[in-house]
Amino acid sequence: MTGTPLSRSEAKDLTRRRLIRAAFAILDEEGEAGLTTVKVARAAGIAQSSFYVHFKDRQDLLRALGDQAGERLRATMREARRRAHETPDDGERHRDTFRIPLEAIRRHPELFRIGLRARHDPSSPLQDFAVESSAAYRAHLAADLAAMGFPTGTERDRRRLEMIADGINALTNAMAVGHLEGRYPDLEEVVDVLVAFSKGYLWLLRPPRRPLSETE
Amino acid sequence: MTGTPLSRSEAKDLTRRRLIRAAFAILDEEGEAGLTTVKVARAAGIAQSSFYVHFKDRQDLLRALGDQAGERLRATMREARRRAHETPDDGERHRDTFRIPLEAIRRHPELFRIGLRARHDPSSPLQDFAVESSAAYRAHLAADLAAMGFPTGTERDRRRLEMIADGINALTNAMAVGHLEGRYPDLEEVVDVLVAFSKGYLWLLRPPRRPLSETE
DNA sequence: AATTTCACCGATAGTACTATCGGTGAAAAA
DNA sequence: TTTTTCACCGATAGTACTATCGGTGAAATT
Repeated sequence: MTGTPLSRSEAKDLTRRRLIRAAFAILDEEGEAGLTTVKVARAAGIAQSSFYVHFKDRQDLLRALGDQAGERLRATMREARRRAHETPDDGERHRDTFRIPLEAIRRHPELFRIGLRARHDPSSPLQDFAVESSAAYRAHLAADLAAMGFPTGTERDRRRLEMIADGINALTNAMAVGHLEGRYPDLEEVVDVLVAFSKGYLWLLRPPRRPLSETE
Repeated sequence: MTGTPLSRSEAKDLTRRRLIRAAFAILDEEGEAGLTTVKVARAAGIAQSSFYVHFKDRQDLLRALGDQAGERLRATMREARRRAHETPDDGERHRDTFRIPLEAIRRHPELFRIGLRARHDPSSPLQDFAVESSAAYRAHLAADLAAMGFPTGTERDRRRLEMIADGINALTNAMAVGHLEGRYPDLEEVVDVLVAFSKGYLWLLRPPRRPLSETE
């Protein structure tokens, strides 16, 4: 029943991980307002004052949460790139573009919800992290689109690309929220809709009607 | 310099409106966590204890804020319907579908930001209001799409319609955020992108290729 | 075996906020 | 004019949380 006897540092590390896990759960269920040292410590099974053995203060915990969330996010993006590279370049790869982020969100819904919330909350110490993450994701998508042949010559071109990337991100998030709330149970239906929307911006890619002969 | 001498009830009403205005500003700038009776009262120029002359408790203030936000939202939707009805049914009407909500958001950015934030915050007393509002808007868009000829026969058809409506809403919100953050200064460029995305789902509308002669 | 380290504990000082209470003066009612 | 009403005030009790402190025992070190 009782496992291996743990060394002191192992036990401390375990407690720290329990605290972080508890903090994520509370943040997800009750929001920023519910995240107190009292609740986190109790959920992790230690005294409130012992919280300070592991974190300098409340802010320090938030920083650790941001770090961990960032690490998972980066791992997810690496994984997505890897899988996209493996998929054959037919219709299925295009669907994968949407399916992979959705599956990543489903794997860590609490991280997704926390990020979504922090993104627009000026009182959240995680806001900077969320804003940077979404900007990074936007840039990542915009680069992919540029690689597909979207024009990036003018400032206006680049802005439009960023808007499209922003839109794809927003669409994906909205569908993910609907899926997590149970409104869209079937992920393949979700991917169908995202593919439908994508036909719109892909239309911008089609060969220019004017073969660059006019004066301007 | 000093205006008309106010009657007692007029003065009280003015103070109440000052409190609500201050509450919206604080909510927008500092988030839910910053909204305390101390700050609201000070911003409105009265003593903290006098807050309770106007509101039963903190919760009561939030309720009042939700009521007022709901009223403005409904007014905006009525206005949008009216204007859409007036616009000639050419390409411009289609652009108006996107332009009108964007302009409404620009008119009350603080309400928009507060709603966006509350939508995913379980600790926010405004969450219910935000969730209901977005569901109402989704239904409103879905009805418009059905009127345009999208199929609604099967459960799956209706779910797809809701997903598209959800997507349009998410796109509009994301573009509005970018505009308010200064990334997309030109609203016409924003409308261009929304129109591009819309070509995608409108493609689903096109006449069925099979004229219903086959066995199935 | 003797000593040191340290993760955890209970107690508590300090801080910020909510909500109530009795008092006050000017507006409103009599 | 006299009386009543009430929006606002300062003071304060009560609550919830943050962060610190000295103490304890078992693990780790010597």
